[in-house]
Amino acid sequence: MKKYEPQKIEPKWQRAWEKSEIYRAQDFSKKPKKYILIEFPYPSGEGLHVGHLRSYSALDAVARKKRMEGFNVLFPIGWDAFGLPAENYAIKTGIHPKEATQKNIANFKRQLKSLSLSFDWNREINTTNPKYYKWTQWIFLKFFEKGLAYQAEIPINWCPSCKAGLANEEVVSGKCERCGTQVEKKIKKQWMLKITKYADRLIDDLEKLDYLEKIKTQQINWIGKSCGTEIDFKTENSKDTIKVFTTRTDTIFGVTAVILAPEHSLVEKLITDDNKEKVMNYIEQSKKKSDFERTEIKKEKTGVFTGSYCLNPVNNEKIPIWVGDYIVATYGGGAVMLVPAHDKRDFNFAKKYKLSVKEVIISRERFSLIKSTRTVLPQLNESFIEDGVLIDSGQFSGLTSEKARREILKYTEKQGFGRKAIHYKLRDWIFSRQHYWGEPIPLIHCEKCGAVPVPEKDLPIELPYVEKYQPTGTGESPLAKISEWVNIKCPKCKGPAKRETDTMPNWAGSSWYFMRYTDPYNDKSLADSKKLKYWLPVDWYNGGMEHTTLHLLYSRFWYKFLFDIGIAPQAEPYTRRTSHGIVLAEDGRKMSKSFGNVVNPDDIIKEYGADTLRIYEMFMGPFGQAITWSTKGVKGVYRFLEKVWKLSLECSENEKSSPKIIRAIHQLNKKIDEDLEATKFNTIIAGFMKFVNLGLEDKKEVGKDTIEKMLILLSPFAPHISEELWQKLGHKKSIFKEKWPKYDPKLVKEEKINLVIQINGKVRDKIEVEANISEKEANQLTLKREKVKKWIEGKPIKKTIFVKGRLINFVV
RNA sequence: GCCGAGGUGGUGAAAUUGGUAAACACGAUGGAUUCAAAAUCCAUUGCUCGCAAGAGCUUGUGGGUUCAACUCCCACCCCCGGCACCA
Repeated sequence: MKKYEPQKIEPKWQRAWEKSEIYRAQDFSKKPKKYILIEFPYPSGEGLHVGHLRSYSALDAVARKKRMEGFNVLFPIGWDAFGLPAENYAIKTGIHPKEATQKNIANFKRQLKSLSLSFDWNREINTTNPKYYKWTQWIFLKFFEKGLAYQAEIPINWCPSCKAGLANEEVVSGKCERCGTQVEKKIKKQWMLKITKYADRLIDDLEKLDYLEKIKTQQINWIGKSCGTEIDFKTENSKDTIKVFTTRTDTIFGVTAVILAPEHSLVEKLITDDNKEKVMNYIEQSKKKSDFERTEIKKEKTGVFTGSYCLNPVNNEKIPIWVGDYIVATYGGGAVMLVPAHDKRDFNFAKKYKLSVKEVIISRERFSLIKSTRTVLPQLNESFIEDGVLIDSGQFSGLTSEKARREILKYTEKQGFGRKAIHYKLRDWIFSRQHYWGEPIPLIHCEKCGAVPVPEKDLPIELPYVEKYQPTGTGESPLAKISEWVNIKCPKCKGPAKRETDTMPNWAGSSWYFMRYTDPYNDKSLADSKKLKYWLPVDWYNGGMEHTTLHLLYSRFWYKFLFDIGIAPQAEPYTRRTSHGIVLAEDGRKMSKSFGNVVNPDDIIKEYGADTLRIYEMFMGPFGQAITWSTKGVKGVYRFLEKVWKLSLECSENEKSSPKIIRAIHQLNKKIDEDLEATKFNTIIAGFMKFVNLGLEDKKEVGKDTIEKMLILLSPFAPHISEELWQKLGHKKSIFKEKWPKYDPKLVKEEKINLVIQINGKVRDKIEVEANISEKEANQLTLKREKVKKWIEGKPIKKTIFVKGRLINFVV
């Protein structure tokens, strides 16, 4: 018998499968469709990472199984190839990003093919192909047409190292997500996408979706919806009113100051002459600070009195107006009311600046105590932030916080100084980048007509080939230097005009790529509407947690917009979203070139074969969890495949399988069906190992029929070895043309079981019995046993608990 | 601080959702094979006591519910991920 040599059999089958096109998805097939999607990779110079393969191997097994179950499966792949790394690489080496990208794609493709991932390569897409980004630009024009793409002069997050503006989502703890450099503020005219218009729907529609719970909550928190009240505080000496946003209307009688952000439009007017120098100084100081410094939580809150007062509309109390740089200008109008007694920060602020503390909410317990004993409240030494009962709040005293919030809102509405207000943490998406390697934004600036969209017939606006793609650092894109490209006639008035030179962020192309897979060669529309309707939504999308508030949120937003303009067939793109944990290096750190701890899949394939790598990726641990790579673990999987090889060939002559083996294979069949849906890939592999070990215990019991069934079950996970053994067993057709077996629920059940005998809940004995033994029989059988007698020892049995097929427990 | 997910052998982990804790794998120890090594095969492997039969203990800690708790309830501790002066 020949040894298992994956290096010999794998390339052979890869060629054969490529020719037979068994992975092709059929448009409009009568079979039910399944759209299975993995996040398409960025083709980096480092090549495929074992981390990529965790998601790919698992979802490939899903796709293969679904095909065998009779589904018309779409499992596509493409390249998310625009972005900074290619550009940085180009700057370093002088190789044009286009060439570098092409080279990287070729390498990725070779690597993916060496793993036999069952992608439909006929639908391969590339975001940097003008035929593709024509439609990315087209979608942008639609956003513009509907008023959802607009230009704004705003302070943006500027990464001085990447020399680019970043979206809020790309800033992590004040640093650039990509390079870790401290982000600065820069005022620039930027293109924005109005994602905030979709904030509510992005939250509400999550309810209907099968996303991992943590993904949903992360998105909800990111959007950060908060419902409250906006209340007008009239200033004492002018007609101006300050609009304050609060979620705690119930504390309004406890307001002892109003604090404005330094950027608030009324600040300058409110400063009185004697305070001018102090306040202006303060504002100067805070302007110098970065956003991150200003919002650092540990920092002590500072502020300064403007000298002016406003009036609390509920009781006309005179309230001092302060300026504090911890107030976020862009949220809730940049003004807050200070309620020291019921907010931790406010309490500390009041103490520091000797502002009064007015208690207006107390706990229910204290409320009833005070009512009965009429004790005076002691001075507060910390804020009481919970809900409670209102005191000293005029007509609202005695109400609970919850009720008071409703009543006071009603009252303010009636009086005309308050209204319901909803605020979000989510900001509009900063959509321009001052870089070369991205989709040009298809707009033309005309002095007379303003921003004019490029006519649809002129799309795509191709990225011009330039020699110098270095970012300028002036905040202008390198494209700005190509005057023959920039200077153009206005499409509207034919006067002189200039092209927009900013490009789109790398998140643009990936925001709709899964739609293009349904019709990748269409040049009339982004995809044929019938094809979109047939294939979408994606049935199962797996990807990394790191994209939850980036790509996943962005693409849901784009899809909703495309749905609203009648292109996407429904309001949500992905029915189900799961997520895999990252693969850490053997030393427990992140795999990184600089640590020198990166595992290259090519090396693993060379030594153990693709099947081993694929199975190891699934076996290494729970799918959703971060996991450390272990080369020893890879060896263990290789041993398992050797056992599969041995068992299959040694048993291929046996006529019949024993009932024990038949039961085991049906149990395995069931386990795969159930665990695959639950993304428990690790226990599926363990199930296979258990089965093979059982078979090897007594090879005579394992018949050819069972071996064949095992190979079919194994084929989605380890395609090469399964196909090779299948053919060795005498089959001419591919194993992937076989139907997925159905297990018999009757056969899954064990006939004999180990009945556990407990006395007072402790296991004292076990006995092998028929699985369907009755309580009476069990009672008789077990009480006879020596061990049981010993433990009972004449004590009266108070109670007997019998769990059918499991245990009997005597309470004495 | 808030939100989320966790804490089980030497290691990665499993546990039919309240019913034999530690499946499967790695590693380790001993043995077989070999001139030798690798590979392979067999045995042992949660901890403690014991020559053994056996007994006791064990799922972060402390309580509780139950005939029975890794699983349910309460309190606390510790790691990981996300958000974070958001009013």
